[in-house]
Amino acid sequence: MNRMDPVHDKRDAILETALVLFTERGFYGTPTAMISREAGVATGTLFFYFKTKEELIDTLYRQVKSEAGAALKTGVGEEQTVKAKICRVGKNAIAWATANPGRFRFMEQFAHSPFVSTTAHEVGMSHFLFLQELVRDGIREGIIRDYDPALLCSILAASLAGISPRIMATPDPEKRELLGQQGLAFLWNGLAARPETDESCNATGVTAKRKGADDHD
Amino acid sequence: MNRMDPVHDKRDAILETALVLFTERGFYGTPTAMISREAGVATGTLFFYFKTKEELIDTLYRQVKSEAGAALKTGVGEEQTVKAKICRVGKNAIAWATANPGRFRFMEQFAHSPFVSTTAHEVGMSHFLFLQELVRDGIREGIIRDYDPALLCSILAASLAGISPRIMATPDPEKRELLGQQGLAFLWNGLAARPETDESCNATGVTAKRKGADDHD
Amino acid sequence: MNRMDPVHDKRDAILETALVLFTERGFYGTPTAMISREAGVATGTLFFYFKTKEELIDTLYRQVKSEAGAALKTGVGEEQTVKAKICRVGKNAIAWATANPGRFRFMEQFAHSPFVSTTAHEVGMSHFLFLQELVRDGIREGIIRDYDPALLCSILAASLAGISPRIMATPDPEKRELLGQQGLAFLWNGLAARPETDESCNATGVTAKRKGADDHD
Amino acid sequence: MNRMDPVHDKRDAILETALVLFTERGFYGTPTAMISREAGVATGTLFFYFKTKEELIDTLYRQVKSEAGAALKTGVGEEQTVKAKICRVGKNAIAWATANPGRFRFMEQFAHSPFVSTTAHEVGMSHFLFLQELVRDGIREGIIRDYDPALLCSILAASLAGISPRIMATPDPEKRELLGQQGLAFLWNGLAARPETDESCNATGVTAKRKGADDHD
DNA sequence: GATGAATGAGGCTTCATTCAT
DNA sequence: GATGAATGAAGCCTCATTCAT
Repeated sequence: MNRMDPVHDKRDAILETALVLFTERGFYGTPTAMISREAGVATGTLFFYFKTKEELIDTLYRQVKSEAGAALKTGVGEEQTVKAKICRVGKNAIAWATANPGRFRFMEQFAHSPFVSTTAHEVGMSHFLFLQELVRDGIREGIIRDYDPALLCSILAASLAGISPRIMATPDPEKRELLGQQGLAFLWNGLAARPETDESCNATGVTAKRKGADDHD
Repeated sequence: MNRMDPVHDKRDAILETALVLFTERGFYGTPTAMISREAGVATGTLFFYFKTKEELIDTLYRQVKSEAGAALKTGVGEEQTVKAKICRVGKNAIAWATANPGRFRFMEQFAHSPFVSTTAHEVGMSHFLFLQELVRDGIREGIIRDYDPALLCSILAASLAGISPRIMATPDPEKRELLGQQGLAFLWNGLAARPETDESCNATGVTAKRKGADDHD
Repeated sequence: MNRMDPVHDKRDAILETALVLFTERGFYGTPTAMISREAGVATGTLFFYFKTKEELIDTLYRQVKSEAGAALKTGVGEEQTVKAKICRVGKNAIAWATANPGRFRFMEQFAHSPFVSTTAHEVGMSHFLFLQELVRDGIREGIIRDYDPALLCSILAASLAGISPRIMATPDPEKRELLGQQGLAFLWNGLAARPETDESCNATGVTAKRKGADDHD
Repeated sequence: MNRMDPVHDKRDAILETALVLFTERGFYGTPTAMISREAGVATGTLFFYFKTKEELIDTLYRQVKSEAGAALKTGVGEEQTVKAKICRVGKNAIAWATANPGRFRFMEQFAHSPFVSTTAHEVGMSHFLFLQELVRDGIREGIIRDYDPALLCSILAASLAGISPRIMATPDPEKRELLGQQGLAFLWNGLAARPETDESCNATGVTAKRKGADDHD
C-alpha cells in the first residue's frame, strides 16, 4: 500500500519484517533466516537486496531516521515564534513516537549501536540539526537561556525519549493528552529564560491541567 | 557479602573484564572465550563461577545498578530541603557517570536488554524508587509542579542520561562544571512550581553562569 | 563447424572470459555470475548456451586441447626424419605455450581435474597420440632407445610442461631462445640411441650454445 | 603408530584424512564437515586445531613437502660422485612416490595451488634447493652440460613427476624396476656432458635393459 | 578449584540454477 | 534469444558449554 512500486515487493517485506524483529529481539538475536522466513521470501533473497546483515540494518536505520526527521519538521514552518516552533517539534515528536512505536523503539535501540555504520549515524543525525538551529535562534532572541545549545538539544532529545514510553504505556487517551502536555511544559520551562508558572506549551494556549484528584499510581 | 571473600580473585577478574568487554562490544559480540582469555583464566573457570553467560551479565547488572543507586543517595540524608535533596541526587548522578564512564555506559546499554533477566531489572529499578518519593514530597510541599510523578522521574532519568555523555565528551574541567550546572538548572526549572529566572541548583548557591564570551563550542 | 557462426558472439564472450577466469581463479573460485558479468551478459544467458557449469568447462577443455594438438602437428609432415619431426613437435609445443600462456596454464591446471568429464579427457588425449607413433618409429629405426614408448612420451610431455614456465618467466628473448634450445637438447639426448655430445635439436642445426660468460642468471 | 604423541590423536587424524580427501576430491570438493566426519571428530575440533580450511591445507603441504624433501636426500651424502648422488636422488624420488602415492599426488596437485600460501610454497621449495646445488657441482666438474641449472632442475622435477605415475600404473614389480631404470637413464643422458650409449644410472651399474620381445602396448 | 580439548547446533553467506517476462 | 530476480541447498566457521584430568 504505502509502497507503490511493485518491483520492490520483497525488498520492502524484508525491511518491514526486519524492523519488527530487530526491535523485538535485537540484532544478534534475529537470525537472517528468521527474517526471510517471516517475510515470506527465500534466504537468498535477503542477500540479493542487502549484501550483508549489517547493510540491512543500516538501510533500515537511515530510512527510519529520515522518516522521523521529516515527521518532526511537519508544520514547523507555519509557526511564527521560536517558542511555537519548538513546541510544535515536541508535539510532533510525541505524536510520531506514539503513532509509530515500532519505529521509535528501533531508533532508540540502535541509536548508539555498533551494527549501524558511522556514516549512517552521521546522516541520521543530520536530519535533526534544524532543532539546534531553532534553539540558537531562541537564545539569540533572549527567550531561551543562554546555555550550551548542544547540551540543550541533548536534554530535549533524551527527555522526549523518556516521555514517549510513559505515554505509550498509558491506555486512556485523555490521560495520554495530559501527560504529553505536562512533558512539554517541563521541557519549555527548562529551556525558557522567563519560565511561566502556569502556562505551558500546548496548542490551545491553555494551561497544563493539574493532575486530577482521581489520579492514581 | 560472601562475595567479598578475597579468595574470589578469578571471579572478580572475570566480572571486571566482562564489564568492559560487554560495554565495548555488546553481549553477543563478546564470546565467553574472549572474557576468560582477557581475564587470564581458563574457559572452564568462567562456567564454574557463572552457570551461563546470561547469569554472568545478570550478576554484573545487579552489581552495577546497586552501586549506582548507592552513589545517587550519597549525602542526600544530610540535605534539609526537597530541592537540595533532588539537586544532590542530580549532582551525584553526573559525578558518578563521569567518574565511572564504563559502568555508566554498561547500565545504559543493558537497561532494556533481553539478556538481563526481568528480576534483575526489577531489583535494579528498586534502587531508584527513592527518587520518586522525593518528587512526591516536593509536590506535596508545593514546590514541584503537580504533574505525574512517574513521568517526572522518567524525564529526570532520561535527561541525566542525556547530560552525562555531553559532559564526558568535554575535556576541559571548567567547561564540564559549567555544563553540569546548566543541565541541573534546566531540570530544576522543568520541575519547579515557581521557577527562578536566574538561579539554579548548584552547591554554592551561585547562579548558573551564562556562556561567557570566552566560551564558544 | 556450426560454432563458427558469428551470431554466437555472446557464447564466445562467455567461453573466452571463462578461460581466463578459470585459469586465474580455479573452477570453484569462479562463480558463474562472475563469468557472465565479465562477459557482459546476463546470468541466465550462460545457462542458455551451457546446461551446467561443468558443460562449460568441458567445452572449453575440448576446444583448448584440440587447438594445442593442432599446434603441435604444424609442419611436422614436412620434416623428413623422425628426429626432425620430434624436434619440430618440441619447438611447436614451446612456441604455442609461450604464445598462449593462458591456454597453456588452463590445460595444465585441468589436465587431471575431476570437473572435466572422462570423455573430454580421452578426446583431449587423442590429439597427442601421434607423438607416441613418432616415438615408435624412432625406436624401429634404431635412433631412439628401445624403452617403453608410453614412458618416453610421458617424460616428454612432462618435461615440455616443465620447460615452458621457465621460459615464460624469462623476459629476455635471446635468453628465451637459448633456454628453448637447451631444453630440447636435453630431451633429444634423453631419447637418442646415439646421443651427441655437442649438437642439439634446433632449426639451424647449430649447436646449443653453452651459457656464455655474458649469461648469468 | 608413526605419531607417538598421544596428545595429538585427533589433530593427526584430521591431517591424515584431509590428505586423502583433498587429493581425491580437490580442495573445494572436500567440505570440512566431510573431513571431520571421516576423521571421527566433531566439526568444531577441526577448527580448534586449524583456524581455517586454508590453514589446514597449508599445514599439510608443508608437512608433505618436508617429508618428501627428506626422502630425496636419504643416503645422498654417502655417495661419492655427483652422478651417483643425482642418481640416488632420482631413485629416492621414484621410490618415495611409489611408496606414498597419496602424498605424491597431493604434492603434485597443490604444487601451484592458490589455496596454499605463498610462504608455504617457498618453504616447500627450499627443501629441494640442494638438487640445484648438485647440478651446479656437476656442471663445474664438467660432467653435466653447461645449461641453465634452474632449467635443468625444472626438467628433472617435471620428468620425475611424469615417470612416477607411469610406474605406479604398472602392477608387475619387474616391469616397474625396468621402467624406473629407463626413466633414470633418460634423465642422465639428458643431463650428461658425455652421454653413454649403453649404460645408465642404476645401483648395480648394469646397463638399462632393453624392452624384451614380449613387450606390449 | 582450575584447566583446555572437545563438542555440535546454528549462524551468515554463496552460488548454480530456474523461470516469468 | 536474453534478462535478472528469486530460490534454497550447502559450505565455512563460531561459540556456549561440558568433562576428564
